[in-house]
Amino acid sequence: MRTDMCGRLTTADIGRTITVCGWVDRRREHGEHLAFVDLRDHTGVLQCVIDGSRDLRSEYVARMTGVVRPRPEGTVNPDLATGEVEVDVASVEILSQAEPPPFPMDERTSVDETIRLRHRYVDLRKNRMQRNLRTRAVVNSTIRRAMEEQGFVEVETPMLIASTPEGARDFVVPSRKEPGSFYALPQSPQLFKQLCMVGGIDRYYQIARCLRDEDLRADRQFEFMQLDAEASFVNQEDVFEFISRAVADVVEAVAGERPAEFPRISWSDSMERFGNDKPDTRFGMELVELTAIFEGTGARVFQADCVKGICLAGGAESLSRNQIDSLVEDCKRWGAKGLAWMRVVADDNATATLDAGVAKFLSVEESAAVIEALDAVPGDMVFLVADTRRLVQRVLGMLRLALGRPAVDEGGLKFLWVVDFPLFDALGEDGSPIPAHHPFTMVHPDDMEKLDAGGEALLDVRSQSYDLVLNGWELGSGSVRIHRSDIQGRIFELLGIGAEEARAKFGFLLDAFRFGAPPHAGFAFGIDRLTALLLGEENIREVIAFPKTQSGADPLTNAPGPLDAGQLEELGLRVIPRAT
RNA sequence: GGUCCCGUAGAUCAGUUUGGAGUGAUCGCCACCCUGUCAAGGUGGAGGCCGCGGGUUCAAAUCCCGUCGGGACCGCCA
Repeated sequence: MRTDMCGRLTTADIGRTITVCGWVDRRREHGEHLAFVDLRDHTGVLQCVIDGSRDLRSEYVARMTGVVRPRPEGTVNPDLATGEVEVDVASVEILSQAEPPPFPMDERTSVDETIRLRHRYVDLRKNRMQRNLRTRAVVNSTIRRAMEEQGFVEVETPMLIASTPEGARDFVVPSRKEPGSFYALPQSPQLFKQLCMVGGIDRYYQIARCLRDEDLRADRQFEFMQLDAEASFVNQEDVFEFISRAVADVVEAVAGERPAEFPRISWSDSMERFGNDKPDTRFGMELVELTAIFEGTGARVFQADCVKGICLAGGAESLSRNQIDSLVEDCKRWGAKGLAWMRVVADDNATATLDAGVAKFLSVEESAAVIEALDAVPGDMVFLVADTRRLVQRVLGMLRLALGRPAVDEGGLKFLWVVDFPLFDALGEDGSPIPAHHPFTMVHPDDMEKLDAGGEALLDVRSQSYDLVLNGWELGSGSVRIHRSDIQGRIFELLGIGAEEARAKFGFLLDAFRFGAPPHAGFAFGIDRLTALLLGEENIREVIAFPKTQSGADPLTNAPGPLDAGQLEELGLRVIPRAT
């Protein structure tokens, strides 16, 4: 049907008779004797010169045959890859007429996203989406190659599975053959990949669709794709090696440059220095420990378990009073009692000192120590929060991001392994700990004895779980799994999960482990997130062909929608009318 | 469950703070003119439940309440 792609024709093709197919991108008509039609396919646009009149309108699909010729002198378009040539069209075939597009096809106008999604098939024709989807395909194929070269075997796991009570909210599918029973869609292939290890697959991977019925965000959709991997007879270091390899291959394939080895940070360091477990290390402004300075202070606001601060370079001038007030409000919303802010100014002796309302409560020594600890100079603004350690970390961590975070496409790619996560998040109401990851996560080898301590001391127990972070986004996480039933039993006991309950919730996995489970460890990372960050997109919807809106709707297909009475009947379902 | 921002022509926006005659602009669309344009140019034209509902008022795109839709975030996402 065609001999060439529009965007590939160059002066080397001059004299050839070619046929191209595509959409009418733009036309410039000069009466009935001459018209320029830019024909577009995914490779680019090509100027076709039509001698005579044809009714070719925007987005008509056409096939054109003609001879490639150089453009007349002075009419070369240097902005166009094909700008040195044009096609002297001999015949035009209109393959499909088209209504005017629902939004401008140029790349300059930023169109409302609902309208883009409602007409996604048109939106996909644009450069941005073409680039994004093609890059995504490169990410997928690069991952497959990297995993297979490392001996991983792709195994597909089921989409219709049993609901397990832990974790995110399940999407659920009613059973027709057994009305009143339901399948769940997988939140991840977690349990199946562990079964693969018991099954001697040795090294499993899958580019897996995961589904979680939780609220959507810029980096979260109901359905998303993960590289899911698990390997037998490996430790944490082995996992880092094979995941780093896959990620580095992807970065090299997309960005052209292979990243350096990913640095590591412990979870507790990350919390102390950045205030969260997914630090954005593209910029500084680290949280600085000030607790010791205020030990025995007279300033009541700083009499707290923990005092930390951050310093915004140049903040004394760059922040207006309104902006500061709004930051204080933000911090209160994040749980702080308040936010102490002080401008750093030069005093009469040209020494840096603090100048603002709160500063007058500080002793000279305290002011000086704060300035030194924060490495502040005149013109800077310092922010201090005093409270419990957890809250100080959280509030200053969020303030740091609000004040300093670069745009998504600035600051390069800063990968980071976060290691030594705690095994437990907190203590529940009944005093039993709540697992931070899932209950099959292996205890850190150095912390085995601490399991016996009980109570608050359990919160210091580390696990062999780890996250991969890129520019402040959690790309993925993994862990070494428990493969010994004695340790697993101990963990269940600690979690307050009785033998019966464990049997009911995870029986099939525990059964499997009785038949010879190899030590194993694994990881999973989000392909949508990685692709978006590599493309400088701040929203994963831009790298998904047919995404859903924040409310979980699809403006294109109008999903979700009601079922008719017959379907409900067959499934044994009755819809409860919405309360009004 | 919560906080904040947005909703005016097919698209992108102005007008809303401080209510006042007929809601404008640009692009696109339609018709005509035009033989070297490339975001072509020219002339003319069509196109609006100002998201929806209620309230205040002599009078509402504008103020108030509610609601729907979109977005960002907190909670949530083992």
